[in-house]
Amino acid sequence: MPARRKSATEPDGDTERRILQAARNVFVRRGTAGARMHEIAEEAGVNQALLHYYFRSKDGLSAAVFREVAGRLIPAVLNLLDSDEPLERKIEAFVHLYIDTVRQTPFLPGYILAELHHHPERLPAMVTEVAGALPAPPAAALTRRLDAQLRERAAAGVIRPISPVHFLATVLGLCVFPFVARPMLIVAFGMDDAAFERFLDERRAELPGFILRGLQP
Amino acid sequence: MPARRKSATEPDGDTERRILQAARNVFVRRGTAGARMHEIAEEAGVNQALLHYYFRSKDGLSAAVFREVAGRLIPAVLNLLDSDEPLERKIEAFVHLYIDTVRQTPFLPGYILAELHHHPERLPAMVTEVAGALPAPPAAALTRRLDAQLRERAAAGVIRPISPVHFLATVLGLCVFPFVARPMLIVAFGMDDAAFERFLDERRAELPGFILRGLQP
DNA sequence: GTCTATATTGTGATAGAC
DNA sequence: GTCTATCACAATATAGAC
Repeated sequence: MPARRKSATEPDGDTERRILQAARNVFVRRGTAGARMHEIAEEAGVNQALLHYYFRSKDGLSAAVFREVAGRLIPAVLNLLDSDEPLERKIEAFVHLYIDTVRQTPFLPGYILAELHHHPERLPAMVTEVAGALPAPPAAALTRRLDAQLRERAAAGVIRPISPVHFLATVLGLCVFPFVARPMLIVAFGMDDAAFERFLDERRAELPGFILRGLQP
Repeated sequence: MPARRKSATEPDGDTERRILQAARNVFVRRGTAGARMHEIAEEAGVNQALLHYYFRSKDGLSAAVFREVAGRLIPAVLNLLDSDEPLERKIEAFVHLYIDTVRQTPFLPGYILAELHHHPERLPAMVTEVAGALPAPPAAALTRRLDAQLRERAAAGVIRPISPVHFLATVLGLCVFPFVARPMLIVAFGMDDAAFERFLDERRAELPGFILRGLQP
């Protein structure tokens, strides 16, 4: 067996990973500015100094968390949207996968959007990580296949002409809104967690058809 | 003429209002947790102590800003959605008014949604301010007319049956997304401000038709 | 690598002169 | 009402023992 150091409190734990995970939880629920290093250390079960040992500063930790979180979600979204799947099935697959994935961590989209508001410079690094180095407007290359697909379907008269940006704003907007507006919906419509889950199920079932009808000529 | 005190730097200014406005700007762009009392005072052209004189604490100021900001937008949204306007015109009017209003302060929706995430308890006060005291789930009363309208149109076979919550999530989601995702869209698609404005114009023109088609049976 | 202790700065808030 | 000066403490960050 390999000689491996063991933590006092957690025998086998990969400390760096535990810190990163705790940081993700705290950053996502408190927001980057509202998060406290103290709370992260506590949740990770380590001392606060260790956070600096591994990540140097709060800003470094925050960047690492954003990389980890956005590095999962953004590529998944882009790859699915730009796949070769036929448009109709692609829309349904996207809605289902997005809602099913995000409902497990419902505050993630809000965190990512807020983070991009305060640190827009962190996005390019994310996107190039998906597709390697790219010319200036990265999304043009990232939605190449989607673009061709939309043109083809429009030429065939099955849908109205629509650009990838608008398509993305429509599909993503419809999927994302329930999550970013979750507190509002819960309070305003008196939902509990179960009611919100049912609401998500209904959206999941209705959205693909709604989108397809909306795209019709 | 009434005897009125004058500030040293700004002859006629209503100080409290200047502070509130500066606070709104700073809170909206930095987020509540990231905002600094120092920066607000500077932007208002007054001393930091004055903020406490008028609003007691950062939390008090933050609550006042949220009341002021959400107190404009939320009632406008709800009243328009629940008006007696025929459904088709209502949808178009809503999309146009929402985009035209919010484009002047594009970060407002993000601020409101983030604020509701961290202080959901502040919403009920907002809603009751619109419609007076209400029984437990406020939105039920606030969308009474919309509800009736959707049922009537569904019974007539013009649209599919849809609940007010889903209707709101659809319409509002489509309108709101360009604003909350603005940084992402700008960076990912290499837009400048003018391109984003054109994008909004296109959305404004396309969304009403898209929604109506999507609602069809 | 992990801890305790401490330095250093940031930040909300108050006291008191004018 | 508005300012200057200052307090008190919270929060990030570092030093150094183990």
